[in-house]
Amino acid sequence: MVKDKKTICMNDLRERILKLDIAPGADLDEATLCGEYNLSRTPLREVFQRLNGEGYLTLEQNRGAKVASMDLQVMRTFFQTAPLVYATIARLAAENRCGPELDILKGIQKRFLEATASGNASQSAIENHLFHAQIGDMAQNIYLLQSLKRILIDHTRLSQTFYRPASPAEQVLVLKAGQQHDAMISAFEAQQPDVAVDLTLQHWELSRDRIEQYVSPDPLPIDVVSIRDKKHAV
Amino acid sequence: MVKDKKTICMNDLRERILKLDIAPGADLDEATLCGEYNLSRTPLREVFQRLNGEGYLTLEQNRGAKVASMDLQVMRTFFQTAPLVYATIARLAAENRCGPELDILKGIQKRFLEATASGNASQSAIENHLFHAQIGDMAQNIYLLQSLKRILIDHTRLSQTFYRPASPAEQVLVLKAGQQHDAMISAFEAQQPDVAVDLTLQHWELSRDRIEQYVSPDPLPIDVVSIRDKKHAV
DNA sequence: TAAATACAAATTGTATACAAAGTGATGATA
DNA sequence: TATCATCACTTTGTATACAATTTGTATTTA
Repeated sequence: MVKDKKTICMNDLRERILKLDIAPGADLDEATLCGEYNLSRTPLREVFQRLNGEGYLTLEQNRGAKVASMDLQVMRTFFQTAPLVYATIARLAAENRCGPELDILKGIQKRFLEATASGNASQSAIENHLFHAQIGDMAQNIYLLQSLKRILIDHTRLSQTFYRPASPAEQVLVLKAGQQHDAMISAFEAQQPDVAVDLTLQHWELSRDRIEQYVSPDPLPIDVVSIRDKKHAV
Repeated sequence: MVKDKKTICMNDLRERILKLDIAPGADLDEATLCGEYNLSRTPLREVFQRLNGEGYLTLEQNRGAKVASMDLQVMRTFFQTAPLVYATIARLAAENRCGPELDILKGIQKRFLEATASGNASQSAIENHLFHAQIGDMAQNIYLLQSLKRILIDHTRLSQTFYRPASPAEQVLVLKAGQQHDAMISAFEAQQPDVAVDLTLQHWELSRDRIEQYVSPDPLPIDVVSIRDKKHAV
């Protein structure tokens, strides 16, 4: 569909960052990427500037591009800020949505359900990202859109495990997320801001619980015997 | 102080845009600016990319850089969104501010008062911009900071007339704004989030009333006689 | 005359050569 | 041996030439 090398490069880098294919904090080598995308340095550096503006990368004088990091301070801020932004955007989307935008949202949701059904974890995360970015566009608010997009980057990176459920109980959560999407679409279509906000907050809780589980997982079983054995060795 | 040509160019363009020295929607000529700032096209285009990321400019394929426009839709969104963002940022700033940041804020406020006292209107607007941007930094929230910075661009452009008071009554408003800044600093210093939010909302109301007055000024006096005369002429 | 086309000029995008800054290894000196 | 200085090498930044695209104008054609 899109043939422009620069656009392809930008989209691909975004995806690789969102999928944690390139780790937070990793630095990007100009020469290597020039080769990979068959671009010269000038347009590649332009891509870096753009992705920096979007919050995917950070740039430092004479020190190349780094993938945006996700330290503890940032994570704390993330959990603190996300519900406010998501809820406000949802309210505005319900109030301001117009027909064509809603159809695009439905198309994304269709692909999202296909991805989850087929067990394609990283694609599910990407489609989920697109779903919420589309709600952002529907809100028609250029100011909050800035924050939303930045939040979505970290949210998608954090939720990589969400779509890789380890147990049947976790599989249920993914299904529920899909159902919540459908309910949100209905609320937008019927222009019910309060319902949209309510559903959005429920959706957030679901995601948050799962992410916290990932960030702070159940502790590993402590094998006292082998630890004692190690002490005796050497 | 700063010698880097690229940084100088970026700061200067920002200022020219904020001061409405370059009008919203105006397009920037690469060749001309290269001459003005003694830069070649590559670094200048890099500056464009950066300012695009910050919301000062918009870029279109094969069509150069334009100053971000301020149409009616955007203005509506601005008035709708600004209080939420300002209030939230103020709360966070009161909670998270640390010493050195507060000192910087005091320094900016000092320069702001000097600018208003000396009647330097555009410099007052710039210092006011820096004041609120500094509060944004104090809030320690990279997500909301994105929205705040974008809002501040439009707020500063809209408030250009604020610091050019036409009557003694309007002069009082400028003084009051300065006093509100001082009160806000105290609230941040004492880490009183609720007080900070309250003061911020009052500060917003003051500014909003003045801007609305500018956007929708008193109608011109209707000179019925001369209109009638024109009818009779020709 | 109005519309369409072709051509010229200006503007924007890309590749690449060169300059500057940072990085690391080697060896000299205390 | 530890520290510092120097030099080569790698990476990043800038200038500029060339390619592609858009825009305006003049000419042709119906």
